[in-house]
Amino acid sequence: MVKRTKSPDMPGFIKPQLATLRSKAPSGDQWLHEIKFDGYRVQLHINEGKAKAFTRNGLDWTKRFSVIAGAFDIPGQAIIDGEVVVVHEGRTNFSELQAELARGDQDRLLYYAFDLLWLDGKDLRKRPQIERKAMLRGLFDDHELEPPVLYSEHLEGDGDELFKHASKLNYEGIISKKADAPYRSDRNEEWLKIKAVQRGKFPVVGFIKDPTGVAALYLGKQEGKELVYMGKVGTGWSRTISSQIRKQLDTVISPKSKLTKPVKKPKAVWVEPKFFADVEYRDITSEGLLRASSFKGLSRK
DNA sequence: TTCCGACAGTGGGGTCGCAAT
DNA sequence: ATTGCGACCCCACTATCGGAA
Repeated sequence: MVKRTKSPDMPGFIKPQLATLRSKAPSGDQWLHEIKFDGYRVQLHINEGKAKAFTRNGLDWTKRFSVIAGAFDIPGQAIIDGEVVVVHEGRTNFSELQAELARGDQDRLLYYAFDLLWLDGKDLRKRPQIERKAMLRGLFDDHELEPPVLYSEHLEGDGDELFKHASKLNYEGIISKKADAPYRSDRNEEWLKIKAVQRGKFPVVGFIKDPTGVAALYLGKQEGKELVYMGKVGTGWSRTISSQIRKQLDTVISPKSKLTKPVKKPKAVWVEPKFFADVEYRDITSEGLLRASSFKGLSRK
């Protein structure tokens, strides 16, 4: 019998490091820049060819990601941090990922590995970022790992230029990481996310009341003669602004929805589309609604 | 004393499963 | 049969509170 020396102290789920949102990429040569992926954060634990997949909050989702886990059929131990994604039209697409999982398929899933926290009995978390990535790359090379698992490349150099380039390619943004920093299980300044946001003005077609004013605004969009539903926005204002919005909208209340194709919304108070909400958002879902929207201002036409 | 960061709470788009209507 | 709710995933943001400065 081959006696395998399993290191007894391989840790369980490690709380993932999170990035802080920044509007501008850092400059200087002490940063590495990676593409920002839009998918599910997944930590893989590999122990003698058996891999487990944990979600951001430490739930075991190995079954859902069995194809990814199965791709790490390698000896020894490793804890890898990365993201499960689906690539659609040249970029990672969250809606497509959800659709894939809803179908119970895994064919289109890819795993971008971007960090290595543990390797063969050794805790790498105190090692510099750049070393951990080098070791991760080494792991990929040594075992000739191939899609659906991929190594997330990084670039050094001017972050801002890279971000502009990424935006042009319609990417979600970039993550900039301090080259000499250790891995920390919290949100900190050593990982920065700079995201490409979209912005637009949408007619307000209704709202949901709450004690301070509005809980959310229903938004539409004029498409030719049609006023189509675009989803809601429910954040971005303070209590004072919330009550100001409410005062404005109370002046244009309408008995029924002005949307061309009405949507059933029991809590909605409908209004004439006289006001426009300036909104930042990240994406439009497959249902045609705004994703990750936030309110920036209200204007009258 | 003032300031700031972590955290809880609220809001969004999704999926799923289950219970109440 | 439909709807609502909670638990997950993704997210943006405000308000609060306690400790650091």
